[in-house]
Amino acid sequence: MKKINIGELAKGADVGVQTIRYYERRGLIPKPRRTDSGYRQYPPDTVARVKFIKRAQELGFSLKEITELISLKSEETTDCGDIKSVAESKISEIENKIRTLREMKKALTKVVEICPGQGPLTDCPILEIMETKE
Amino acid sequence: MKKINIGELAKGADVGVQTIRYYERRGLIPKPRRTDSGYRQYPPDTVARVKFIKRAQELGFSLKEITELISLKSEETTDCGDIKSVAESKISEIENKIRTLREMKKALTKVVEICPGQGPLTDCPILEIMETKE
DNA sequence: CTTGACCCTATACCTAGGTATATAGTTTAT
DNA sequence: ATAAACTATATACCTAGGTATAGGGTCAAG
Repeated sequence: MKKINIGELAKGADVGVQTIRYYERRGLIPKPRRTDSGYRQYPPDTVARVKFIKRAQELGFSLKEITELISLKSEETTDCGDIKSVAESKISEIENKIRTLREMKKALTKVVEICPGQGPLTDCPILEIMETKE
Repeated sequence: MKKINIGELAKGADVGVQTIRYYERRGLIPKPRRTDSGYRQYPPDTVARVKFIKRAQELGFSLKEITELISLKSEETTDCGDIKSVAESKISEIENKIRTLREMKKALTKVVEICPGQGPLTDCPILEIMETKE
């Protein structure tokens, strides 16, 4: 049960030292004990906590949402289904984003196909679509 | 050729008055003439310019990129192909975002399918995947 | 001639997720 | 014993795209 310093925590979780302090301020990791001189002393499993945060970010969760996820995790009354529904609504959020991006892509692809790729701008279809609200 | 005030411009393009002034600061719309009392006086086609900006945003362009697009538009030497290649690189940017989102969705979908949707958290597969760096 | 709806500038604030900088104390190795 | 490497706090800065607020002038109608 040897404690680790903030630098070791940061290195272990592959983030910056500042990021750890930032997470602490945001309430994503608990405030650790301090040495007499004020150094933060973390139990080694805090590395896993920080990695959890990074992983959840990769899955599309914001820090705010991760905070909720963490408090759900530690509530006695939380059921597996509660977590599942959080994940499900995140999935549909992601689907919405994908839809929006696909529409953008479609609109752009359409004009790129029409564009001769050469010649004066006067009848550039790309600039035209941007000047025309559908 | 009657000029319009900032309020009419904003209303015509469906944005806030503050946004117009912000676009002016950013160089997205030219600085208009002023009345003796200092009111901005826009030629009515500025509405189209602001709508162009909004439309380009909807297509995924940032204000910075729109600034470039606008200066391309007004350069004599710009060829239709220049605009086309801007659009093409935006398309591949969008494709990258879609890919990333699809990966997130896939990872989430996988665990949601495994999740019993009920029961204690101890073996919740969703929390598990977040605790495990793949 | 005053009231309300405009307009002006300058500055600060907001979300999101950090990063950088200044200043100072602590630990570790040589 | 001193220098390197670490830690502490507080504060400011960054991108992106605005929005809000304070403290004023201006214009048209009644």
